[in-house]
Amino acid sequence: MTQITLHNSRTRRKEPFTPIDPENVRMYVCGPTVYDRAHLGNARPVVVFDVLYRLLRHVYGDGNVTYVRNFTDVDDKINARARVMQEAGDARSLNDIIRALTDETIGWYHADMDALGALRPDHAPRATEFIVQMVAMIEGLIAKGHAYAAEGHVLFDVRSYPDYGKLSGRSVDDMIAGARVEVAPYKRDPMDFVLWKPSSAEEPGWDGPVWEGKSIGQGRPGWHIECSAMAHDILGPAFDIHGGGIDLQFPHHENEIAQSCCAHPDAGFANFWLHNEMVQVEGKKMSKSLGNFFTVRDLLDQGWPGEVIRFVMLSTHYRKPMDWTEEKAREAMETLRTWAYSVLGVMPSQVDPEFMEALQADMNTSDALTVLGELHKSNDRARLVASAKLVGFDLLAIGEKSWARLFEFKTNDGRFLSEGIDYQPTIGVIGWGEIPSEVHDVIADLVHLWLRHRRNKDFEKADSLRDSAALAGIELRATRSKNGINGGTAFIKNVIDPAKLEALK
RNA sequence: GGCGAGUUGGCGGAGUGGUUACGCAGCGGAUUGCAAAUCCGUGUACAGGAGUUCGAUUCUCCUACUCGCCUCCA
Repeated sequence: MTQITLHNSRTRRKEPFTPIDPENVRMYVCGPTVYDRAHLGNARPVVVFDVLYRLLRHVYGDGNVTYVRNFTDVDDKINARARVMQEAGDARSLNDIIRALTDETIGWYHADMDALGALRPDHAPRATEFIVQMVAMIEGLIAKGHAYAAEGHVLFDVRSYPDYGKLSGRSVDDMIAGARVEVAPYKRDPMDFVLWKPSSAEEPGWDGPVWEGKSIGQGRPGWHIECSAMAHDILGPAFDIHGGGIDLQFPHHENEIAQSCCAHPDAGFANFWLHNEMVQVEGKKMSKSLGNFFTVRDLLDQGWPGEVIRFVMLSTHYRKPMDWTEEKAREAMETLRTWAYSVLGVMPSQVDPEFMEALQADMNTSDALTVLGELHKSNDRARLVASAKLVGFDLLAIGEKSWARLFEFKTNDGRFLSEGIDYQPTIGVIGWGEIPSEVHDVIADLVHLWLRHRRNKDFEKADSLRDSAALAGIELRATRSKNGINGGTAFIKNVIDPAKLEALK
């Protein structure tokens, strides 16, 4: 059996991956807070863990892997946005607005991630649908002496969990020493974090956990408890892989571990912790607070196909920071077009062993894509198709997409006699996507004119026409035949500006 | 201030204790009226210093710089 190796953040080492149960491999990935379109940074873990999901399914069988990714739909940012909508005249109740807002955002998220070729997880739980489980877990923590109530809040007592800080490699004392956080006065320890907080009548609220015989009151869960509760409910107290962005390592994942390990002390929670590095813009992390983000939808609307975005993502190893650049996107688009064109009608065979080797070595997708390039170069098309499919590139389907479909138009350029041979050169117009007949007719005329200049050896006119055509995005190529008569092809590199085309006539 | 990660050729980006991936760009050649396209060829890079070693870009330590987390964050 294929041996996958993964870098485990918990041990800071690459370790051979062995599932607890090979017939039920379980993975939990932290999903988005749904108040806005997903930006490119949000998309990275989706693509990274989609590759892992596909890899696990490939190795252990499609039906033997369970992938959970949550939606955080309880959050102050959501509340804030809902309030803004209300103030702007939305007549619905705040809770109705929140539900509609999160519903809509989840719809966008799915659409955008689908476009990136990410498979949907087996479970996509919403926090609001697991409040009962969260309350139960909090009550369990209270009963075990790991949590306490103060001023309507329930807090986790970090001093009650000696391993707190182990994942992120910090000690509670060090953190307090360097803390820049204002500490709420009701906390026993500055690092204690909220499990439950009170809600005003304006805020969404649920019945809180029971403390000293009665409900602590209307409130809402802290952020971290939802993942602990949902992972436990769906995957059980111990599972294989927990993933997310590196920025979640502390405090989010640290807090999850504390909660889950204290609630279920003998279970162990997640065996492998995987963290992807950040997407950067000009060397800085892309984030909402820095305002240097763009959404997946922005890129799609700009005309970058989802597959291209995915390719750019996978061309950098997941544990390294990645810059999005147009240059990378252009290269990726070119590569995918070339591959897709070369495998038209090719049936997939087996996944290439070298490709597999790259993938199973801590998901070295960059290396894996290089292997795909080698398969393409060596004309091993059936393996190229099969291998590419494993990381989510359906080359046969891509070949059907307008952006990757080669348009070809050919027409006869009349008859010519050369050294007594009757010859009929052709004029071709080729390009990516659909090209309307008005456009290719005009361009075919252009090629005809160009060829006439060349046949007349009027190279000055021919070259000048070639240069101005190039400026309009049309590359004129000559094809030579044995008897010396040139045919010609116009290759349309980009979208043609009709005004520029007109000027060439 | 604490903790963590990183620094590879013009750019992007893997990887390795000894034979220096790969892509793009560039350069040279074939070809071409000239180009384009294609094909062939071509790059002695691993932040700086010290150490370990027969040998280090790869291991250890130090320095510099970059980035991340410590506040919401994928």
